[in-house]
Amino acid sequence: MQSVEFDLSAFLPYRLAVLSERASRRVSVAYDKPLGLSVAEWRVLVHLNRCERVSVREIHNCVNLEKSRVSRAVTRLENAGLVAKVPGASDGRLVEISLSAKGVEALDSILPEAMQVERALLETISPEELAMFYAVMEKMHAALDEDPLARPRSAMDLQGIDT
Amino acid sequence: MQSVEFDLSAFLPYRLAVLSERASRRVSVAYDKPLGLSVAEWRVLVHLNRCERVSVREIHNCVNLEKSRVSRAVTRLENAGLVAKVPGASDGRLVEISLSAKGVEALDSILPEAMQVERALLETISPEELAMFYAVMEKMHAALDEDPLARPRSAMDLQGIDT
DNA sequence: ATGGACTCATTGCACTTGCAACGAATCAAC
DNA sequence: GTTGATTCGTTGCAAGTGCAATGAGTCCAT
Repeated sequence: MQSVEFDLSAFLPYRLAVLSERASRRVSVAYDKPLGLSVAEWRVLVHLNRCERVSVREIHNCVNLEKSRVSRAVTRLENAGLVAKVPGASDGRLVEISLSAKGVEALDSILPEAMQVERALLETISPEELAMFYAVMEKMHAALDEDPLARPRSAMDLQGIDT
Repeated sequence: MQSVEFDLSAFLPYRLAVLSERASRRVSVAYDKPLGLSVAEWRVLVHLNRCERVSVREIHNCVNLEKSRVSRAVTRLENAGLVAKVPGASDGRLVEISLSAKGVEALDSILPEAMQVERALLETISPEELAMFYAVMEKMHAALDEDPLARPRSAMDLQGIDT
């Protein structure tokens, strides 16, 4: 007697996890293999490429990483010389984090392959399909927004929906 | 001078990761809060619900978990009394893992909420949209299948595409 | 200016994870 | 039957992670 019919391989959250992990893993080849970077370090680097001089909290809010994870990622990046970290000028609690020259160089060596991976993923997908895909993703996020037991979305990810 | 224009929040692998993690986290409330289970343990339990008497390798192939992760998850589940583990009858290397009565009971207490979370995610999404969504996901998987640097897909996840 | 509430970043701790290495069991070839 | 290659599950180890607690800095009301 089977209690409840339930197929993991058809379970939406599981499907998302499988695809996401596979895609992330493939991207990580671009930054882990050559530079030994982790996902957290990769996200921090990329964010710094857009916003010079940010705090830990700021990064935490923008790239979906626990603040302690950001803190340690920044420390590792600093030790690797890819990032500079100075006490905040106006506010002594903040830390101003910025890319070093070496960090910019590292990013430049990484980004092409990362973008290439994304291009490969999207190769057979039409713009309409992709728009639809993102629309559905957004609906799922919206459903989670309604759920008090779900984690709130971070600031940056909400920014996408400015319609 | 900005080296390369790159927006993390628009980067497909990142987007997938954010949604996936949020969804998974919400589901985990259903099994972590009441029973203290991890994602690995959850997946093992669910798989056992379908296939009685499986080996570690079998689970590893079906639910996208490193075999050491499966091994440890099974150990923990055994200690919790949710799972029975006996040496393989025909092949001495294998381990036959099966749900205990307590394990079935635990699953029954968990599954309704998990399914409810999925239902909530899909509430505003039409069947056509969902079919399209899964089709796009499948295209992304197919792209990764072509990439020698990507991890191969596990057996069970390929099974879905039997059209 | 002083005290208390708040915010920021870091750290201690227990736990999980991935990978490689390992030992045991099986299989195939001779 | 014995040897060598293979498969299976587990484990050692180094590293990463989440969460709560900490300590330092800031802001505001008094």
